[in-house]
Amino acid sequence: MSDDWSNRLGVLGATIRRQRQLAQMSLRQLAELAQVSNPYLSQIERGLHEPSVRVVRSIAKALNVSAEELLGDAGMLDDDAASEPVSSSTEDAIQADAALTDEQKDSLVSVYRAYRAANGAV
Amino acid sequence: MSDDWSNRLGVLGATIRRQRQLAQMSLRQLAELAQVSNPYLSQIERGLHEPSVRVVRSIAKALNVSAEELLGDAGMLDDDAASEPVSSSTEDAIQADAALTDEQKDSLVSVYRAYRAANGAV
DNA sequence: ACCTTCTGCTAGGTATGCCAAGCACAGCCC
DNA sequence: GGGCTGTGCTTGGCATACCTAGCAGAAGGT
Repeated sequence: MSDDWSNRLGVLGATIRRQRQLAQMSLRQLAELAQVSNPYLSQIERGLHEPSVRVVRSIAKALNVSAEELLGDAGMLDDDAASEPVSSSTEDAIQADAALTDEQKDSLVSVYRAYRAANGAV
Repeated sequence: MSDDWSNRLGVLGATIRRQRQLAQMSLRQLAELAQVSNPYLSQIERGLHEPSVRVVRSIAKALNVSAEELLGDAGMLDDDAASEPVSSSTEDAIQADAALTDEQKDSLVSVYRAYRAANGAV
């Protein structure tokens, strides 16, 4: 494949957007908190641009998560090289978790699947 | 504390240069390995520019260190921290999942915890 | 002497990160 | 109906990441 980087950009953006909505923030609210323009944040969330580490850091701070987590989330920190296709007991565990709402379960599962896809899903 | 970001840029560059010299590489050698132009690498090492995460990642790979380490050493990742170790069957399943990298496991777990936190007391 | 081959750095252009201003739609109140 | 106020997205421009081409000096070979 020509570019799996855009894939990671998509994951990063989706993660940010998910975290923002989880925090019940509007795009503009987060933008102001992170000291980033709202149009640019919009583009970042849609994976159209690659934010600088300074911006990622700022957004992470506004979301009360670590920049490490956001970047690691999108597979941008380490070059992943593990691939043992296994049936997912992880998804089962998520579904069975009483501490999560159904919405959150779906979200977690989709993130989980995005990770496996980003790993070069086989 | 006018601009401590440029300070971190300097640290990042110095770290890269030190690692390069430690690996007995010339600037051009590392540049080719990391697939960036040698003039730009020179400027990065002197802290004149902020490289994108893609470039940092590429350089880190060429130096056989993790991008996390490069950015972390420059203080570009951490700003807040500390999370209480909690265990659950969902977390156990994630940790045991061979389809995920360690970083992704951490990310998923932290998302999971964020969800639980967002749920307040469940 | 000259020529080659290293080292790192400078100069100028192209691509892209990032922002201010504004658009389009939805919901609510008068 | 018209006029708010909220949502996210588009447009055009300035700033900067990143490139190619080339410079200046040191070390070695002929």
